[in-house]
Amino acid sequence: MVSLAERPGTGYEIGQQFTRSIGHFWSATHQQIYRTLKKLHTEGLVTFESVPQDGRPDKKVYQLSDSGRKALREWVESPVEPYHLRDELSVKLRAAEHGDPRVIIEEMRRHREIHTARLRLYQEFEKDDYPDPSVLTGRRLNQYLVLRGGIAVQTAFLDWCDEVIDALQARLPHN
Amino acid sequence: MVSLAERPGTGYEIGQQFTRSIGHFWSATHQQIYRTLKKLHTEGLVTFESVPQDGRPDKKVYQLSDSGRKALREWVESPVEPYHLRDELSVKLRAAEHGDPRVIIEEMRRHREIHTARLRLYQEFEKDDYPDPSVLTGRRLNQYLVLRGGIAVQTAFLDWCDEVIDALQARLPHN
DNA sequence: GTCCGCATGTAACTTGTTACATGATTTA
DNA sequence: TAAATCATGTAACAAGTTACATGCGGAC
Repeated sequence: MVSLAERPGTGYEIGQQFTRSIGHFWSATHQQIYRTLKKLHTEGLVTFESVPQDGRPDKKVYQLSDSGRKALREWVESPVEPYHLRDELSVKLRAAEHGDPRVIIEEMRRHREIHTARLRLYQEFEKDDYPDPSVLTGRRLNQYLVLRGGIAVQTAFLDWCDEVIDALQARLPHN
Repeated sequence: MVSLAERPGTGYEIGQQFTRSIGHFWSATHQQIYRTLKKLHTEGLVTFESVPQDGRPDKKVYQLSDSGRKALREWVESPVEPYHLRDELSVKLRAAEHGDPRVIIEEMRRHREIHTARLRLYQEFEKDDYPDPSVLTGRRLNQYLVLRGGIAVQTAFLDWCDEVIDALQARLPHN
């Protein structure tokens, strides 16, 4: 599963991270996080300290153990399954002959808008957080490169939406 | 789930389709297919005829029922969750500081090669099967557009791999 | 007085993967 | 004689989603 107990934190804080930056490339619900943390704990890869709080239930501040750090390094250096696209929109497009073309075009437009918004967001991150990429090293460089990947994919998707909309539109009868 | 019982066929034949064309955008194992077919059957969306064969077990030739065709049209016209990237390689890159940079670069190169090969394959499909896209309509057009999406994403991924390899390489010490 | 943020969890369900099992025919 | 192709399935597991549950403090 996941391993962003790189810096100590609570399950909730990890969830925050997912909804922010890294969540654009890998998401998880809080239930998944808590389950995973529990599992990692039984495997001895993380330790935690219960921090009592006024009123609220205890916080569990998790931290990587030595064996956890070792496991993380091994995971990072191990090969990954090459990325495999799994896009429902493509499947629908393929089956589009069974539906109203105008509805499909409308749906493609909707996706186009969503990907445009995401792309804009990523480009703002890029401009604000990494004004000069040539000086980046280490963690910051890696974060930047991941963001660049997001920009590349969103751009490709957006261009594809345009191509599809144009092609379908051109085949509409009265127009 | 899936709905490519568009034309009648056996579970096995559907599996073949997945390993060929559409499998590049949505894959399923044969177990999943059989389970789904069984479910669709209990829901009355498909019917089948058992065709006895010499030696081999019976073939089950599935076909969409009227309500299945209706459900398919509804599915095609219903909105989809916008595509969400889920790429483990990006997560690893983000955590790359915990591993040997040369191992990471090697892994990126491996992915680069895989995506290059896929892109070449798709481009061959494009050249051989759709020499003149401007005349396409209906099902063939949709198939072509899906293929174009695959090309777009593979190209983007490939370019990203190059960018990452270059950036990481430039930061290696002795070199 | 109701919603939002912090903080954690259980339970049930759906989806997807892996392993195992059968058994004939054709190809190398 | 070993493998690949055709053709179907059961069982167990892993991963991911959705619903439900608790409970305080602060903002509106």
